Amino acid sequence: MTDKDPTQAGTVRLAIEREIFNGLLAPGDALEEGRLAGRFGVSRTPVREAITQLAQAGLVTKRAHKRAVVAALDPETLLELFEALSELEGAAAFLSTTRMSETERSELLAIHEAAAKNLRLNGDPNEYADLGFAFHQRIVSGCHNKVLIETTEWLALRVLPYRRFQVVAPGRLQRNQSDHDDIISAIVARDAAEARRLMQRHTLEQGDALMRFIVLNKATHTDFHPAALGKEHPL
Amino acid sequence: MTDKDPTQAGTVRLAIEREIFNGLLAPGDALEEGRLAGRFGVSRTPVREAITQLAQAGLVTKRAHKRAVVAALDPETLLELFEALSELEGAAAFLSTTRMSETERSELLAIHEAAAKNLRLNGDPNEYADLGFAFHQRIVSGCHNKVLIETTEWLALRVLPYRRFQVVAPGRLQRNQSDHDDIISAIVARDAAEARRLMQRHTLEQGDALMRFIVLNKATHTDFHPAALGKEHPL
DNA sequence: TCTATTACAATTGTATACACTTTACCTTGA
DNA sequence: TCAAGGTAAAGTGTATACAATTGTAATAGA
Repeated sequence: MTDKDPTQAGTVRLAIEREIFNGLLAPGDALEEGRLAGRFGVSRTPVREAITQLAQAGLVTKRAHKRAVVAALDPETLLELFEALSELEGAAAFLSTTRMSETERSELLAIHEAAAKNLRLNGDPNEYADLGFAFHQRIVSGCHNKVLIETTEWLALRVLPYRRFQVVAPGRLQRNQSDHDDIISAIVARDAAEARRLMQRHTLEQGDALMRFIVLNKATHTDFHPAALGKEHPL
Repeated sequence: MTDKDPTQAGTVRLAIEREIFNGLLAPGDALEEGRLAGRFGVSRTPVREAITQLAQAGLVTKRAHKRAVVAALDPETLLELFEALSELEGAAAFLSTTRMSETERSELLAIHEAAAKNLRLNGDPNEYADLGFAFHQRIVSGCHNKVLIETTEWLALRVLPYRRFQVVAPGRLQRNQSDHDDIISAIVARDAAEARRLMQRHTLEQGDALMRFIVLNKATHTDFHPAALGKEHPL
């Protein structure tokens, strides 16, 4: 995510990415090349290149002769995203169970315990969210498969603009933590299949929670299709 | 893959993509903007945009101020690609088992039987390859999850430039067909878990076969790292 | 002969200019 | 008042020109 890029196009790309994640650019907002060029003090050319990259990454949508806009996910796509993500994170957990090094495993445990402590002491929710993010990321990176890691992060990236909607629904954090507890147990017990099952279910539930919240709060940026809720998942 | 694109950049992108898949542009070949611009009769601008897109798609690699080259996959990455792909196709098979419509299922069966017939009558190997490709694609698209479908195809795309190396190793086709037989059986029996297991193993084996072939034929474009073979997979 | 340095050519990155498409607003007619 | 059409403004797509960087080859020194 944070790689060196001497070129202006890369710099602009990172800047736009940041603004999307910060919420400064919300889903549905238009990215107008000229304005951005002026704002960043460069010509349209590198801005255009940055937008092309972001479009290919799925963070913005771009059609010919139309203004590029920050990708707005409708609930159905959001569900699909989490379904796919749950499969990938499940697979990563499966592989990580047997492939993580000792230091990786202990780092994961440290993160998990820090989160537990934060929860016990009613710490900063933002810090807890960061720890939760780190938890997922460590499990993913532990599979030692760069392609799988990249693909997973690629999907996770597209959800990021919506993370700021995530709020502490009552009991949600405790549930999250106990899920993590179980996943850790499976990993420590070297039960790869169980780790996969738990991780997948966990990510799927996270998606459900996020989606439910967005829908209930009348998501300002997206239209709501009731049909999206009807799709069954055989779990 | 074949979408409308009124813009020249899109046209050029498709053209380059084709040349990569045809082998006209082999992995490792340099994509020089000026030459391509001349060849396609456009300016460098759309060519550059096309290359940016292809780079983001993973088909070419591009570093600042260096010439873009068709992505050359080292054996380790190739293994990782198939490992990730096997997870995604397995997940798709799992979902497709319960989600495919009747017509989709019968189409899949038709494709499978056409392949069987081709094999019995010693038909055109290219046609068999196409049918095999269609088989996979139908199973993937049957999951009715656009994100999962796109992601799977995105990974499959990166392997395509190497498909032309695939040769009829003795008994390979029969093995392939019997794998497909088993997968079909699981789907017809609505055994989603089994369909996933078989599909995943099948794709993983395909990758192994392809990699073994490339390595044995002294893959001209890539360096060979023995370490890549040592990574264990818990199946 | 080999290595290092330096100048030059080739290629990429960026800026600017222009053509084409879309959007928005305003006018006109019913 | 509203709808339809047209015209101007805005924005994207492409070409070209130039700057900056990299690759290359020739030359000088050992």
